[in-house]
Amino acid sequence: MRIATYNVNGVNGRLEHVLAWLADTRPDVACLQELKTTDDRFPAAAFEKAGYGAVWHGQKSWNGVAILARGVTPIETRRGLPGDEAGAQARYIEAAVKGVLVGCLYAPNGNPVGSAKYAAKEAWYARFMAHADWLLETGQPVVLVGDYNIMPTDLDVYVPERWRDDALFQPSLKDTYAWLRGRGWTDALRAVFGDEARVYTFWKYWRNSFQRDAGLRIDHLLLSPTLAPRLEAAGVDRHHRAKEGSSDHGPVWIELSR
DNA sequence: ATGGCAGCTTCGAGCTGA
Repeated sequence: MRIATYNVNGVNGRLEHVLAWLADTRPDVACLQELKTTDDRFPAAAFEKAGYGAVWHGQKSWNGVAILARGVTPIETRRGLPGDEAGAQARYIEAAVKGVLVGCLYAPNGNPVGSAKYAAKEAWYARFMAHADWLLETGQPVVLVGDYNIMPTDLDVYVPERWRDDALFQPSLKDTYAWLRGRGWTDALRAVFGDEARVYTFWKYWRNSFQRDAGLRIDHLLLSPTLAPRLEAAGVDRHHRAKEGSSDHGPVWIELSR
């Protein structure tokens, strides 16, 4: 069973890219972020035609998250995090799919550090941590998948020194990520690739970042203790990031037994 | 320190992203 995450940077603007990726890699579950569309403009019919049912949580202009499932429609269990204010940005959707509870997230960027946006990012993560803990208590097999907007360690940044002041690389956020791991969540890519390999999921559009492999690892898949033993493989679909006109993120995937 | 690129938006310069 393959579960993938892909920050598409505009689901309508890049629909052909997303459909080509689905046809090429055939994930059982695909979590999408940065839809940049309202609910009524989400291309559900195109995904249906490609063999995927979907649940989605859109928003005008920015943000937006969706969960696709091959051959079935995910059973939505929640949209938004507990404690979100009314009218909050569309950054979380959760659904039961093929025996796994899938949380699809798009964490706030938070730049610049010290701004109201940064405070909102930390507040969002406080709600996310509480919900992640609640999910662990249920004992269900859960995967929390998406664009965390955190580089967890220096290994996850091509030149760490240049990112010290960035909102994606603040000690408190790295602590948050480490805290999640300490609570029992497994970082799937690190579990597969080890603690020395450089694995990136995002490359800026400019300065030939992708060609130089000047990347960041900010898209993550965290597995609950009940799910982690099923982890068999993981990877990044770099050949789709390499395509002309692609998102600045690459699709990231894991393979689970059964 | 800055800028580089790209998508979105009551059509076009400004916001946001990372």
